[in-house]
Amino acid sequence: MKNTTALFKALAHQTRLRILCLLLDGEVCVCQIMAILSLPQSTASRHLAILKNAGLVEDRRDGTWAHYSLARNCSPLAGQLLEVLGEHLPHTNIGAEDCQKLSEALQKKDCA
Amino acid sequence: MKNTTALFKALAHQTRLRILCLLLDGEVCVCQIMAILSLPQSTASRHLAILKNAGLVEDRRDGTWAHYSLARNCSPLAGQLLEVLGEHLPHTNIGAEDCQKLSEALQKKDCA
DNA sequence: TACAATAATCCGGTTTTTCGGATATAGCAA
DNA sequence: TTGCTATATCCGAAAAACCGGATTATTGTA
Repeated sequence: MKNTTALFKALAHQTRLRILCLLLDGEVCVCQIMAILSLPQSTASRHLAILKNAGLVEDRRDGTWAHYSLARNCSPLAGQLLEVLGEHLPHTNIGAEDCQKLSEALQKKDCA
Repeated sequence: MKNTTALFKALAHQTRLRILCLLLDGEVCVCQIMAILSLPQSTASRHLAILKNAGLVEDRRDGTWAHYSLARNCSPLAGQLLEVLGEHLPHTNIGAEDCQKLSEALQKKDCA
């Protein structure tokens, strides 16, 4: 039950839901998250750490860059919640807008 | 997205998850929730108000008593989350223990 | 009407969470 | 080595959430 509560705490913040929405289509680097959500670097990093600590996302290091993606081997509950969010977040106004921005940024290849 | 965040905030507290677990088998009155979770009256009432405000539960008045149950006409997202929680909460230690206490209390018919 | 019982709301104080600038760490390049 | 970049962590302050006793509101009953 404690783990369950921790999981929902991690999801109980708009910024973190927006980050998860960005990760639905694949891994994204921190610099893109900062740019799209207009977050200070420390804030972006902290929210990502909270999601990672909850077992919702994982990171991959590539030199000085850090790429985040949805956790592949997450708990069954986390997996179900991510699935539900995957159906829902892209249909919200902010979620769709963020994903659109990410799509544009990927075409420009600002940060590969 | 704001509604989504509010929904997860409502779920991000152990007491409220325990209350939802108790409601999985049907409506429960406030006095039983107080007794089983050992909560002061104001605390129980406040958590129930948060769940109701999030659209997760609804109340039925019967004289001076208030009976709470899972919301029948909740949003699609809330419905999915309740479904996931319905599979998960009863399998947790605390959840199972609480449900057991409720079952015993209902047999004694302390508070019909 | 007066009183008892149930539950919602109020109030203040405490705890938790969040924030962003500053600092620390690690990798890459000159 | 020196410097630059990307990211994580630290720190103090601000905001939000939580708590439970006290009060209020509503209903049922004598």
